[in-house]
Amino acid sequence: MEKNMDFEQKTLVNELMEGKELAKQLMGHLQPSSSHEARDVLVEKILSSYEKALSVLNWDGKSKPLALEFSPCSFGNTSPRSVIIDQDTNHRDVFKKRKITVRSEQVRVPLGTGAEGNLEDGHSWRKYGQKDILGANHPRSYFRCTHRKTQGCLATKQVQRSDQDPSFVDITYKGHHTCRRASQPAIVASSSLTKNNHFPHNEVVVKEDKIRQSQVKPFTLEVKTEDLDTREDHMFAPFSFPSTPIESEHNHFFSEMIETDFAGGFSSPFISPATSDSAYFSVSPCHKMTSFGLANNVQTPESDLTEILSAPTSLTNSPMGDLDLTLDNVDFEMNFPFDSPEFFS
DNA sequence: AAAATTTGACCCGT
DNA sequence: ACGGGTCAAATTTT
Repeated sequence: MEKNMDFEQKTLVNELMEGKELAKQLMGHLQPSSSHEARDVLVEKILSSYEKALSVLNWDGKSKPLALEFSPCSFGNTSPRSVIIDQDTNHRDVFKKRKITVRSEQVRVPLGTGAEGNLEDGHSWRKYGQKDILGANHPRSYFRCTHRKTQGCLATKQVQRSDQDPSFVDITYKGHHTCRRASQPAIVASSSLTKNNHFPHNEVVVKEDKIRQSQVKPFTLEVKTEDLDTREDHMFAPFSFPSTPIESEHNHFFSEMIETDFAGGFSSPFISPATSDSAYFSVSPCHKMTSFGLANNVQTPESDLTEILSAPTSLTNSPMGDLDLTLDNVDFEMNFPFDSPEFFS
C-alpha cells in the first residue's frame, strides 16, 4: 500500500499523521498547569500541518468547506481511502488517481525584470525543461520550485516570450508553494514599498469577465478569474464569485485567491485594462504588515497577502503599464510523477 | 564538488 | 499521430 502511494499521498498522510500526533500532545497540555506557550506552539504546528495537507490537495483551507462524507468506519483506524469527498452527486475517493483542478495564474511582465528567470518573483526556481510550442515564435521554459526535492514544494511556472510583444514574457504559475522560504523577498519588497511612496495603496481588482475598462490604474494588481474547467469531474467546488464588492476578511473569495494563487509569488506591478464591472477593494499594506509575524514558517493568508501587496514594488520602476493576470482553472494530475521516494518513506 | 541548465527522449492525453 | 509536459543524462556554471 505504502509503496503504491504517490508523493502527494505520502505528504498528505504525513501531514495528517503529524497533526494527529500534535493534537495528542496538545491534549496533554490541556490542564491549567500547563504552559500557555506550549499550547500556542502546538496549535500553531497543528494549523501548519493542516495548511500543508490542504495545499497538497490544492485546497486553501479557508474556502467554504466541501461536503465531506466519511464512511462509517472512517473515524476508526481505517486508511485514508475511506475519506470521501462528495462533490456534485458523485462520491469521490481522495486518493484515486484522477484529475483534480487547481488554479493557475498568468502574468505578463517585461523582459529583464528577472521574474522570467528563476528569481525576483519571491521564489527560487529550477529550470527543468524547454519546449518549442506549436504556433509560438518562442520556446516555453518550464520551472519548478528549487525546494521540490527538499521540501516537496510542488509549485511550477512556465515562462514564454510573448508573440505579440517579444519584450514581454508570459509567466504561468501553477500550484502552491508549500516550501518555507529562507529569505523573505516579500518582506524586502514591503519595506521598499514603504519607502517608495509612488503607490500609497495597492488594489486588487476582481472581475468576472473580460470587458474592458476605459481607465488604466497604475500599479493595480488585477486578477481575472475564469472557471475554465468544464469537465464533470471536479473534485472541488468551483469558484463562486461574490456579486457584491468584497468585504475584506470575511470574504472567502478573497482569501482563496490570496492563498491559492499568489503562492507562485509573482511580482506584478502592471495592470491590465480593467473592467467596467469589476469589484474593487483596497488593502493598506501598512495595515497588513503589522498584522502578522514575519518570522513565521507557516504560510498564512496574511503572509501571502503581504506578498501579493508588496511584491509589485520589486518591479515598480518599469515603465510598462499592462499586465494581464488571469486566474484560471487548470488540470492537475494526482499521480504527479515524483522521483524522490526517499523523501517520505 | 555541487548546483543549475540544456536538450533529446519519453510519457500521456487528445 | 501529435503536441505539451516531464525526465534524466550530459554539460555548464558556481
